[in-house]
Amino acid sequence: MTVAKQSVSARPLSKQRLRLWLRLLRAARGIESELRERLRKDFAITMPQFDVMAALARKPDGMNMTELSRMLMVSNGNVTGIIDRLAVEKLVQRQAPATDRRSFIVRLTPKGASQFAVVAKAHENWVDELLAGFDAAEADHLIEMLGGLASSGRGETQS
Amino acid sequence: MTVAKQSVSARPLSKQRLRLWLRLLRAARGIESELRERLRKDFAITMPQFDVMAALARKPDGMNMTELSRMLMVSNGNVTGIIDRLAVEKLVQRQAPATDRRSFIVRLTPKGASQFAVVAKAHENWVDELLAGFDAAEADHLIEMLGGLASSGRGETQS
DNA sequence: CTTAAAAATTTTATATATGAAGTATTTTCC
DNA sequence: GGAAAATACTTCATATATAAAATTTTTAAG
Repeated sequence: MTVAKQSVSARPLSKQRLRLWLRLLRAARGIESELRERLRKDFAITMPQFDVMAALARKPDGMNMTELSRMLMVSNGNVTGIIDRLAVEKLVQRQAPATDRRSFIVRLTPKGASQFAVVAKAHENWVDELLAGFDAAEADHLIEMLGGLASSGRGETQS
Repeated sequence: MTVAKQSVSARPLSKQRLRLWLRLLRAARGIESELRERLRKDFAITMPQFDVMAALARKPDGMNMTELSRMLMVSNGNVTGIIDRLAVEKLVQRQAPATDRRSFIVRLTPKGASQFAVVAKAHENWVDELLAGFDAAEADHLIEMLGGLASSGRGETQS
């Protein structure tokens, strides 16, 4: 019947963390939905498609489906559909590596690369606008605080 | 042709904000996917369904579909499907208010309310665990920093 | 009161998303 | 070298999601 260590305002720590989680989720969803809407209206592209192109833009030599799904933290089957649709638009292409007939190397087409460059620039400007409330110091601070959370399992250290 | 004000390390501010956005998104998605998996495994419920029940738990008198969709920041049609599935499980019920035959009042059933209480407790513990890296001061700090972002348009000030 | 506009939902088409099952190909191991 | 395990993908069933169209009911205007 001993009361666990909880001094002063210690009791509601779990409530406070819950509030933090709700804030984090709300912030991310708000920004995400704004970005998604702009991508759709201005470039007729979805955010998952943009995310895939962004991942591929970092790897000129391409990646296979598994690497893509791990980097984007989405399921294997999900990537199949997104790549399928990007391939129809000739923005990405699948290439068979002679060594392993199970996998594909996916990469941006020239059309995909040049189109991505344009969209990425607009995207960066939008983010800059939506996060205008943060100066360099605050951004650094937040980035560091959020750093520990990201990888809840295997972590892709990208840059 | 004058160069805009950008001293010292000012140039990459937009890049820094982009990094912040990627961190924020990655953190939110990581936690979200962990919570979603636990909700599914332990309680056979989806996160959108949990979110709807959480919203309804705050309003014993119920809400109509439009209020729900605004509070959850999701589309109108989306809520229809989630409520449909919760109704099949007898966790929520639609009630016709005599005054306006266009709308419904949705509320938790007794079964839904008691089940939600159990799930919500587990959910709070999970969040407490996943955000264990933040003490009270850091949580407060982060909550405040994120506060300005949330509402990118109309804002629901809930609590 | 009747038509037009507004409001609340649902329906539809399309795109994600997940987990699980299925298929094809490589690797491992004896 | 041949069966068993591991890999790499795709397919399937189900549940979100959104935007746009359609439906029903209320409200507003004249």
